[in-house]
Order: sequence, then C-alpha cells, then structure tokens
Amino acid sequence: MEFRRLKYFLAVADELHFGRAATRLDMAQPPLSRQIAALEADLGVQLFDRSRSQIRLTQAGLVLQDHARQLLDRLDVAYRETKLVGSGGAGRLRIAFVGSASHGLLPTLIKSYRSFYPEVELALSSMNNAELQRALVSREIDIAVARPELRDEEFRREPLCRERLILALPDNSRFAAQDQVRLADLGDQTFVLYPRRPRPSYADVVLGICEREGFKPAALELTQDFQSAISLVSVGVGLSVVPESVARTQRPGVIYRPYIGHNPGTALTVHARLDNRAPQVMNFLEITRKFARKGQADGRASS
Amino acid sequence: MEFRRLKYFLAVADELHFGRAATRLDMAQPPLSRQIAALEADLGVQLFDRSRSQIRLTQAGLVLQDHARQLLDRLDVAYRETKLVGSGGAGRLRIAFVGSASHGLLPTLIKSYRSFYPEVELALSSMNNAELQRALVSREIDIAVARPELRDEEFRREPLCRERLILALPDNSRFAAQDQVRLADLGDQTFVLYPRRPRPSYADVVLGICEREGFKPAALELTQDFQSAISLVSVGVGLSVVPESVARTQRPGVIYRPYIGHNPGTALTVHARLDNRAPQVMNFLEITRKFARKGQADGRASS
DNA sequence: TGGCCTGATACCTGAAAGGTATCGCCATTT
DNA sequence: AAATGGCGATACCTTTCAGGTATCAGGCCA
Repeated sequence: MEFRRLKYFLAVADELHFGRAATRLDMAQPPLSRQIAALEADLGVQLFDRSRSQIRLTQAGLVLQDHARQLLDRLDVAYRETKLVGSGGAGRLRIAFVGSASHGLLPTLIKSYRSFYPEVELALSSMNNAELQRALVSREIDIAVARPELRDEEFRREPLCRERLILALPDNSRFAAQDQVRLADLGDQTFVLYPRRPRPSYADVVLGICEREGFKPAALELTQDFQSAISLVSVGVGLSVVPESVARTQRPGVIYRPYIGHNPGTALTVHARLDNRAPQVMNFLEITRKFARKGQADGRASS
Repeated sequence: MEFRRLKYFLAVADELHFGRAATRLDMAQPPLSRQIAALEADLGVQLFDRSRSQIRLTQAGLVLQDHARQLLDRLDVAYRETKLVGSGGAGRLRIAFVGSASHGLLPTLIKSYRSFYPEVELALSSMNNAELQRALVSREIDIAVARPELRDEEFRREPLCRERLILALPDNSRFAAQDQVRLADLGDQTFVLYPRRPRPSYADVVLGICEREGFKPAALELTQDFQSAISLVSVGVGLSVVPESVARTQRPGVIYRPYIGHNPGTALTVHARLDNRAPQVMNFLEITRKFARKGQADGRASS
C-alpha cells in the first residue's frame, strides 16, 4: 500500500467518477482505474460498486475513505513537523554557561534567540568551564558559553564579548572609599577566586596578574564557581577580580571598582561540537555572530 | 512520500545501522541508503547524524520516527478494518420484514446471523410488502423478507419457509370450542384482513380462498398490517386467516385453530437487490439458504 | 439499433527501485 | 605511520511498475 494509491482512491471516492478524478489528479483515466483495481486486489475487497452507471462506495470503501483522509492528514502533519524541527524552527536546544555570564550579553543573546525561534524549547544550566567541556564532549549539552574559551579541537568557537576585569570588594573594605584601586596595594588582602578544580583555571589567570604586579595575595579562598565567590565577598571574606559586566547587577555587601594595573580582560566564548550541525545550534551560532559584531561595534563606540 | 520509505526509515532508525537495517528489510544496503537519502532530500531535512562511526537520529529524525510509527500503525488498522468490513465481518445490514414474519423462522435466522457476524450492526424494521418493495428498490434497505415473494426482476430471492394458514379467532368466538373449524361455516363472520393498500394483496389471497369454499365474508375489516389485524381480532372485531407460525406466540384474547378447507399455505421469501453484492448481504443469504434447507427437512420430518 | 458515455484492457514507454561492484572515509591495530 | 576492516555512498546495470495512447465492452438513451 502506498500513499499515492490512497490519494487516488480519495479522488475517485470524492468524484465517484474515474474520468473526472483522473482529470483532477492530472493523469489519464486508465492508470487510475488500474491503481484502484490494484488497491482492491491488494485488500481483497470491493471498494466501489460499479454495477450501475453511477459508481458508489461500498461499506468497505466508506471505511477506507475515513482512514485514508486521516492518514493523509497525518502524513502532512508529520511532514510539516519534521521540516519545522529540521529547519530549526522548533525542537530543543541545551545551553550551559559559566555563572559569570548570567549578567552581561548572554541573557540578551538568549532572549534574542527566543524571539526568533519561540518554538524551540531551551534547557539552560550553569556550570564551570571544566563541566562545560565534559558536558559538551558527552553531548549532554549543545552549546557551552565558557570563560575563557575551551581548548578542544572538536569544538566550534564563536567569540561573544570581551570585557575588562574589575574588583569586587566587600562594602566595608578599606578600599571602598577609593574611586580606583591600585592592584599592587592589595598584597595583604584575601583573594576569593574560582574555580577550585581543575587547575589551572581562571583563578590562576588572576594569580598571574598579581604576580605581574609584583605580589602574591596574602591569603587565598578558592570556591567552585563565580556565584559562591561573590557570596564570600559579600560577607567580607575577601575581594575578588571579576568581569566588568558582573557590576551591572548590584548585590548587597558588594561594591565594584576598576583597578589600576595589568588588565588582560576576559572573553566569553560560545562553543558547540564541530560535528553538531543541528539547525538549532547553527541558528544560535548565527545569532551569536551578529551579537558579537554588534557588541564589538558598541565597545568601539564607547571606548 | 511513500509508506515504503517510512518503513525503511524506521528500520534504520531502529537499528542505527544501514547494513543491519537492510538485512532486516531483506534488501541490499545501497538501495536502502539511497531511499533514506531521497527521503531526506524530499523533506529538505537531515534525519541521521552520520558524523561519527555510530549513526544517530537528529531531532527531526526523532520527530519523524514518532510520526512514522503512528502512520504505519494506523495504516495497519485501516487495512484490517477495511478488510473486515469488506469481508462481511463488520459493517451494517438493513433488514426489513413483514409483520407476520416476526414469530416464525425469521427471528431465529437473524439470531443465527448475529452469532456468526456479531460485529455487523443490524437495522431491523417492519413493513408491508409494498413498502418492502419500494425500500429495496430505493436502497433504503438491503434485505426484504416478504410474504408472498416480491415480483421484481432486479431482486435475488431465497425462499425461507412455507407454512399452512390457520384461523385467528377472538377467544369469545362461538367457534373457539371446536378443535377444527370448517372454513365454509364462516360465511357470517367479519374477516379482518391486511394490507389495505395496495391491492391486490394478501387480503385478496384470503378472499380467493373463501370464494373457492363457496362464500364471501359477511363483513370485511381491512388494516394496514398484520399487527393491527391481530389487535382487532383480540378485541373481538372479527377473525383472521394467518400463517401458522403466528400461533407460536400466544396473545391474550386470540386463539388459533386449524381449519378444514382450501389451504394454499404461504411462503416467506428473503429478497435482496441483484446488484447488491455486499458481503453482509451475501452472507445473510447464505445463512438463509442453510436455514431454508434445514426448515424444509424439519417440515418433512414432522409431516 | 446506433451512438455515446464510462470504465476496463492491451500494449508500449519511461521513471524509479533494487542489485552488484566498488569507492572513500574513519577508526583501530601493530 | 601504514595496513586493515567496517560502513555508508556512489556508479552502473537490471527489473519492476506506474503512466500514456489506443481500443474494447457494456449500459443507457434516443
């Protein structure tokens, strides 16, 4: 049984006339008659009552007509849904990102993607860089937004934004009164850094900056992620060095200050597996590229 | 899109291996690969992720897999239901019969048909011969059980049973005490006969018998059908001449007596349109034939 | 009875599906 | 790093089957 036959059958059942049905199907009458005969032979069932000049559907024909209509409708639905998902207009996209990305451009990027593809279900989660890498490799996620970028030959990378580093201080810090703080003056402070594992990590980037400024922090507190680090800062455990965008979201007990000293900045990068050509992923990367260009332009304009 | 492709697709989706899927489908691998490729081209959608040695379904593939399974299942249902109805195992059969048939062999015949074909919905109705003829011609019914048989070249006929005529008397009749009644003695009685229209009808058959016995009923009461006639007998309006089988069902106010005199008997005949080859009809006629043979044999045995 | 309408049949052509052989890529092995 | 094996894709041929044209056959009407 093939869909074509069902279509032919429905045409004849509608017209109750082989000639007209053939015209409607844009074909000649003989092959249509043959297809219907084949369908009847296939089922071993009389579908049309040809005893008089006017053709009529038999009971079996009426039953098949019902089913055929439904089948063709459902085929159409299957077609359209598959195409929609296959073109990225629907489906699912699993995005994970570092905690420090939840304040800057990323939320806007995600909102933009959602406005373009509202039917795509987003599964968002937050991880540190090491977890991002593992999850992307094992295909638990489709997109990893990492800081700094993940070193893996299997990944496709799209830079999202680059930003300067600033200090996050407890509001009772003795540096809170200064508009700018010299990094070199912070040798006696406790630095709250992250992630603890695996090393080397972003923590080591900050320690490298300190070293370049000629000191080594008096004390170190290592947390697993950015969120915990800021929490510790807010309760006065120590200070931290964080991406500038974090300052956009104020938090009780924490104040942000630019610093004087080496500032290599930090970049947020969007990753996907090279072999993941899913349209949802490609579309997300496409929008990421647009955002990166726009962000860069904005950055230039404001600098 | 054709069902074959969906079947192929499901095999590959199940096996996630073209070679094994081809084996399962009892075909070579290259044409299978080509069919899947054609399906993907047709949809304009990637269904399998072939980037690694292990094949995987894409999101679109998963969506199509769901739909394809349902479509094939529903096709199977459509197939089976159509075949069932087409073979007479289900569907609908519209039977109409003369009122006087509701007491004899017909109910048993119908019960027997129902036991063989319990899924066939029966639409039963009662009509007089003239209505039966009209309804059968206009295809409002499939089967007409008439008495006597309908004269129409377009009908197929199966004799169901032949029976003697007996008298139906009010229980207060002066003939009620007799075991047998001479028909010729009934000249002064009111005869309740049916149907009133169209004439000549069964009423005229009875009048013919009277004439042959040398009398003409003193009074005549014509009703439209057998049921009304018996009702009039039960309230003492007059007597009637009815098929023997009617006596099997007793009714208050009515007693039945064989009569002495000309008794041409009466036959119940099952009719269907010659051009109605519906399996439900053919099966009913088949069972009717069996019943007629059996009824005839029974009749011989008991005579 | 002849003409017409309509579906069925005969026969041919072309498109498409299936088969065999083989290629090319990747992954594993030594 | 080259060899090997597994697997899907491609090339090319064969076969099958759907579609087209011409024509037949039966029912209906004049």
